[in-house]
Amino acid sequence: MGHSQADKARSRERILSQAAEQIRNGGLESVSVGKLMRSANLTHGGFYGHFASRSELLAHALERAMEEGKAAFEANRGNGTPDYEKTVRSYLSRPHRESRTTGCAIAALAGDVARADEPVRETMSAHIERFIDRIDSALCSDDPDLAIFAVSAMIGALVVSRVMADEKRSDAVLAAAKRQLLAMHERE
Amino acid sequence: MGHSQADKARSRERILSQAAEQIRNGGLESVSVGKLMRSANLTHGGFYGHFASRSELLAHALERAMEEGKAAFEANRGNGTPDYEKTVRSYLSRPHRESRTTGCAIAALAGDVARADEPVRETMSAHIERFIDRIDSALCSDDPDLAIFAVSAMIGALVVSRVMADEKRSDAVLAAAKRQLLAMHERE
DNA sequence: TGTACATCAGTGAACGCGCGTTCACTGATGTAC
DNA sequence: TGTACATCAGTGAACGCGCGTTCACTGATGTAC
Repeated sequence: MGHSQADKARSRERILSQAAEQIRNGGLESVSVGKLMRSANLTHGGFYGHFASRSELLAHALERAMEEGKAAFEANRGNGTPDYEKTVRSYLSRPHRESRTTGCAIAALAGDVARADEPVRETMSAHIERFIDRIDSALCSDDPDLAIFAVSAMIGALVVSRVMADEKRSDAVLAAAKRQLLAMHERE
Repeated sequence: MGHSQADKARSRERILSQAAEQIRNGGLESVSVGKLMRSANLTHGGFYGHFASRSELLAHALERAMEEGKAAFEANRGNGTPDYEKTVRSYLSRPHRESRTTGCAIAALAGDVARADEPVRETMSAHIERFIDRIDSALCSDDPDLAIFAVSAMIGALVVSRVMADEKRSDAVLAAAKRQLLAMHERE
């Protein structure tokens, strides 16, 4: 095993990216220090060399998870400017519904965060605002409500589609939201 | 303390309604047998006279929480027929945002349920479908997508508004969704 | 460049705690006569 | 209606377990000379 400073940075990175995945998969409370360290090929005792407490780790993991979601969003822009239609289509796609672990952290964790204390809610709020801003500039509309509404509806439709036990109905939720949100854009 | 059969029914009722509240407040995993029984003025040992296991209790509590949400919804109809405008306004109201513990269980728990196994997802799916059906008949539209979309957007907006740390922005989310969903109805 | 030593990343035993579940028990309830 | 007894709702001690956190230790790293 390595003990260099570079190794420590790599270890921290492994712990953090595992945690970011795990919270999206099982919720904020699903991460345990022991299991997390094992999944990063370390023993539990070393955890406190990287983070002061489990709760500090969770804050960093949430931030990380949301950064990754943002990165996925940014892959959906044609040369610099965000593209509304592309974003809606990919956000409300079946692959995104299926990839809870690597997809948008807002959709995966909004329910958990709504119950958390203010600092945690602020972290996610900032990311939601950023999402809204991007949609707003993609929409090129005078009405700022449209972006707020589109973001809320996308998140809601994705969450609902992940609950639906019947795959056809789950598809119908994604399709209905996609159609309405694209129509909304065309009406502008 | 009472030990009659009527007392037992009352105890079960107390346990269940406490559990239904607690899961909406803290998520499915937040309920512990010991704390739950204490909040129902009983000791932990008696729990297993009412439910076979914690997980069986959770299934019943989820069902109960959703029934209560449905009851709140049904208070919003003018003499028999559901009223779209009234429903949207009360679903996306500040009081509803503030009352996570007694409000719509779909919004409170969709994120948790999305991670649960199929039987649990089926329970919530059925309630979502019922919600969609009611909105559909309230809308009097030929397009079934509208009800699916309206329900997804209402749930999404409520969840997002509960995350937003800044109250004005949280209000803005509710207001934007309200305005768009009511405009959608008028266009019909 | 080579040696001596301080640093510190990671290990694994140990801690106190709350969890879900079991079980022997208590005493009020409700029934059979 | 009154008594004797079986039932069973609720109690609380005990169980094994995994949790977050601490700490004495190990041995590779990196630095001072």
